[in-house]
Formats: sequence, C-alpha cells, structure tokens
Amino acid sequence: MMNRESIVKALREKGIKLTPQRLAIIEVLIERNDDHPGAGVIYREARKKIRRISLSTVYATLGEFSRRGIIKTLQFDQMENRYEGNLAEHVNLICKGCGKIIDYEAPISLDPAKVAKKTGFQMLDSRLEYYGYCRDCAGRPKGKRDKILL
Amino acid sequence: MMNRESIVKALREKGIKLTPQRLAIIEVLIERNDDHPGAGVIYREARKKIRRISLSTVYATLGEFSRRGIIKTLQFDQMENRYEGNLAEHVNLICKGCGKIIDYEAPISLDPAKVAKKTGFQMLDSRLEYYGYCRDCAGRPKGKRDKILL
DNA sequence: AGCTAATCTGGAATGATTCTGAATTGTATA
DNA sequence: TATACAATTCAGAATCATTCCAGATTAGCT
Repeated sequence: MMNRESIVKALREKGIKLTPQRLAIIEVLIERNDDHPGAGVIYREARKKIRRISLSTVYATLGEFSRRGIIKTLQFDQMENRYEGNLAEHVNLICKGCGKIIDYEAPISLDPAKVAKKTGFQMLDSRLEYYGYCRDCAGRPKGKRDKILL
Repeated sequence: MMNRESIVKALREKGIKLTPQRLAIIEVLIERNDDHPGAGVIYREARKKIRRISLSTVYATLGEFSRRGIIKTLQFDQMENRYEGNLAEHVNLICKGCGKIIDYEAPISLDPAKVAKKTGFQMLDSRLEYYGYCRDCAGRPKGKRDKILL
C-alpha cells in the first residue's frame, strides 16, 4: 500500500495513462506521505524532479486520483487542501498551530446499515478529524501558535 | 439551547454588543438550524429582516460567534462553509447530491487522555463527517446527483 | 510509424472569504 | 439624558486556492 508499484498497477488497471508528470506526483505523494502535502508543496517538489509540469496539471492529477479512489483529499478552506495515501479508516489529528496532520488509528465507525435504517442516508466515505495542538505547538507561547503556517 | 434568549444572554455575558444585524443573524440561525445554512443564505435571509446589513458583517459576525464558541463552523472548499448551533458532539451526514447536512447523534469519541499520552496531541474540537447520499438523492438517476447544488 | 483520445500547459476566470479605513452606533458612565 | 469611545458596520478592493479554457503535446494501441 502506497508504494510506486501498487499505484502504477492501479493506474494501468483503471486505464489511466502513465505520464512523467503523474509519476513525479506519485513519487512526491509517497516520499511525503507523512506530511499530507498540499497542492503547492506537491507542485514544488514535483518540479524538482521534472522541469515541465504546471500547477494545473497537479490539480487535475490529484483530482483524478482522488475521484478514482487512489488517494484521499482532505478539504479545508483556511488552508490548502491536503492529500493522503492512507485509505484505511483512521482519525486525523490536525494541529492548529503548524498544520501538521497526524494519523491516529482507532476503531471509530458507525454501522452503515444502522444509519441507513434510521435516516435513509447511504454512507460512502468519512472524514474524522480532531483539531488541537501537537506536542510541539502545545508548549509554544500562546501568541505564536494561532496561525496555520506550513 | 439554540433559542434567542440563551444566545442573547451568552452575548451579554461575553461582552459582545447586541446590534440589529446580529439579532437578525441569530434569528436566521435559529429558524434555519436544521439547514446548516451558509453565509450566502444567512445574508439573504437576514436581509429580509433588516434592510441594512452587508455580507462583510455576516462574515464578521459568524466568525466572531464561532471563535467565541457560540456556533460551530463547518469548513468546506467545494461549497460554502456552513454554520450550526448544535454544539453537542455528533456526526454530520453530508449529502453529495444536494448538500443537505443531517445531524446524527452517536456516542463516537476518542479518549483525549489516551490520545495525548500516545501522541502528545491536545484535542480541542472535532469534525466527524460521513459523505454519501441522502434518502432523496440516493433514488435519483446517477447523472443528476454528483454536484452539490444548494 | 501513425492515430486519437487523453493529457498537459500557462494564463485568465472564479468565487468564497478577508481586508481596509472611514462612518456609525451600543453601552457604560457621569 | 448627554458624552465618550471602543466595538461594530459598511462597500469595495484584495486575496488566493482552485477551476476553466483552448490550443499544443503525447501515451499507448494497431
């Protein structure tokens, strides 16, 4: 999971063409998996690998991958959207100080059948997040930590 | 909870001035509580109540209320942010078809102490969401439902 | 090698949100 | 009830991540 071969295989199976731009993006996604990078970071990193790549392509590619279920998009409005390859159900701990996102494995899940019976709602994907301060930012003086930087 | 008196009281206690604009916004928030309205809807509805109110004021007010813990902001990037007065911990079921947001009461919670011990992360507030299709949209033909309208 | 749909590109457009600086107004106090 | 001032409001400009566009390029099949 989340290695170059498995992703390339997934793309081939789904009939998605393999381009140098996409390979570069995949590499960044793998290398920076723990960072949950945003489009800007991914663009800058990918650019180091191949000269010719545009921001539009980065967005298009991330959108495509996300739509096809290869990665997951974490949407925000106060900071860039972020992308992650960890598709197993987990909670994201998001630091309000530095924007760091920590994956936290925990057996939190609703029973889709029960929800459907009660509300008629058909669950597809989830977003489980807790906001707070990470170890580093919790210790920092108050004024210095209320902006999301990264 | 979420009635005019309790909110007005909360504002007075926190030293937030009561203006006609804010009262109008509060009324909209109460009347449309189940809709989890966005800033645009709130602006248009508030405008029906008092002629003079600007979109900037709506944003400033919602931001202030949210910062003070009087309401909660649900952030998105593909659609307007939405606001809710239900501060009890619950899961939001969000329809990908029509944007409807359903509150679902369920005892889902991590133990903050355990999380802190394991990761050093200090939890403050949560965001628990499931995306899918509501009863109405689940039955609708596929092409007609993949855009969030509202 | 050639074909064609998919993909890439950079620049323009979008749209929700935030910022700005001047005008207005609640509310505490005299 | 008048005064004072910080808080609030306002309209318009600015921001900025993201999407759209239309033309150029290219991966992968035959």
